[in-house]
Amino acid sequence: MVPAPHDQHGDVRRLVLDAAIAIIEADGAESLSMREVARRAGVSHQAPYHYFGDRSGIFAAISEEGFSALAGAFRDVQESTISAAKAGFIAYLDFARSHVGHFRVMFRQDICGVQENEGTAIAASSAFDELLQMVARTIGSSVDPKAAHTFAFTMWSHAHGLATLAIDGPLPQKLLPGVSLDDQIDAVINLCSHMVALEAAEMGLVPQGH
Amino acid sequence: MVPAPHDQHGDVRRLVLDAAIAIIEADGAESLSMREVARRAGVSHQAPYHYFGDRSGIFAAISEEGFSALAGAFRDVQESTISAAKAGFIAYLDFARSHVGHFRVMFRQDICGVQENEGTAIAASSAFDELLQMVARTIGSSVDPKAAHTFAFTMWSHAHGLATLAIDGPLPQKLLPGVSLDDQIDAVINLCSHMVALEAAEMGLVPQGH
DNA sequence: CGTTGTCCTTGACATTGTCAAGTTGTACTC
DNA sequence: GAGTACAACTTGACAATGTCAAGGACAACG
Repeated sequence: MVPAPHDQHGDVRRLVLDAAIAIIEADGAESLSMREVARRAGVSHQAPYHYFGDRSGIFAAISEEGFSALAGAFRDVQESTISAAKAGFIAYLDFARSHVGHFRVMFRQDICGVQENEGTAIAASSAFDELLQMVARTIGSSVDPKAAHTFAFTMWSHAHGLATLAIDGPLPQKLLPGVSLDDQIDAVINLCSHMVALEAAEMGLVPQGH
Repeated sequence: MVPAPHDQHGDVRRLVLDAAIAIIEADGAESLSMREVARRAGVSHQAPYHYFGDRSGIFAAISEEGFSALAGAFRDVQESTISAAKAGFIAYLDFARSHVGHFRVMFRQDICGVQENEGTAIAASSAFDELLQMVARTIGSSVDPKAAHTFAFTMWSHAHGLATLAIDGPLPQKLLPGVSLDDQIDAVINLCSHMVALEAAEMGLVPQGH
C-alpha cells in the first residue's frame, strides 16, 4: 500500500476510530473487521493494532468516548426547565439515537470489557454519577441511598430499554399505523415521566426544579 | 470425520442448536463460530448449514425458540394472583436470566433479521400479543389502542432495559455493597409495578384482578 | 432398476484476527 | 553530528473462519 500522507499529522487514530464507528453504525458491532477499518482509514491492516491493541481495544475506546459524551449530555440538561426525569429520558434517547455506533458498543461488556480498560470504567462511572444526581433532583437528596439507587436503576432501565428496542429491537415494526417512531418514543417518555412524577409525589417530595 | 451414529436419529438439528445456545450463553453471540458449533455437536463443519442455511439462520432459529418460550411464560402467569404488570415484569426477568443464550439473540435484528424468517416473526408477534393482553388486564381493555400501545411499550422498555442492564450491562458492577443482584432486581420491579399501579389508578381504572 | 430427495460429508477459497519482524522518521543524548 | 531510542507505522506469515461447490450414503417411490 502506498504510504499516503495524511491531512494532518497524528490523526490516524481518529481516522481509525471514526471508520470503526461508521461501520458499527451501518452494520452492527459484529460486522466490524479490523482489516476493513484499516482499509477505510487508508492505512495498513496493522495500524489499528498499534493504537488499540486488538479488536476489543477499539470497542473499549468507542465505549469510553460514548460514556463521556453521555455524561456530557446529562450535564447539559441539568438546568432544564422541565422535570429532571423527563429531561434525562430525552437526553438518553437523543444520545442513543444520534450515536448509534457508540451506543451499540457501550453496554456490551462481552465485547469490550468495561473494567479491563481504566478509561472506559472512569467514563462509565462519571455517567452513572450524573444519573444519580438527576435522581436526586427528582426525588430529593435526603432519601436513603438504597432507595435512590433503586430509583436510578429504574429510570435507567426504562430509558435503556426504550432506546434498545427502538434502535436494534422490534419496536419500529410494532408501531400502530399512523404513529411515527418519534411520536411513539415521545409518548412513552411522557407516560414514563408522568409515572415517575406520581411516584415522587407519593413519596411526599416536591421536585426541586426551579 | 467418522460418520458417528447419533443417539437418536434426526436429532442433529437439536444438537447443533443446543451447542450454539451454550456457546452464546458462555461467550456471547459474536463468539459463535459455525465450525465450533459443528465440532461440539460432533458433526462435520457443514452440517449446520444443512439445517440453518447460514450463521444468521442459526440466530433466527434461536430467536424463534426464545420468543415462543417468552410467549409461553407470559401465558403461564395470566392467572397470577399478583398484579398483571408485576407478574409480567417477573416473568420477563426470569425468562431473560434463565435463557441468556436466547435472550442475547432475540432482540438483535442486525444478526438474525426477525422479518427475514417467517417463523421468528410469528413467534415474536405472538409474544407481543401476550404483552398487549397483559396491558389490557392492567389498565382495562376499554382504553384506546394508542394509549394501550404506549403503555405496552413502556412496560416492555422497562423490563427489557432492566434485563439487558443486568445480563450484559454494567448494572451488576454498580450495586451498593450489601445488595445482591437478585435483591436489586426485585426492588426495581417492585418500584416499577408500583408506579404502573399509580398510573393505572390515576387513569381511573381499577385493575381487573385475578 | 432408476430417480428423487434428505442428510450429511470432504474439499477448496477468500477473508479474518493476530503474531513477528521490518522500516521510516523524529527526538534527544553525548 | 553521530548514535541511540522510540513512536508510528509497514509487509509478511499463519491458523481459523464463513461459505460455495460437489459428492456420497441411504431411504422412498415409480
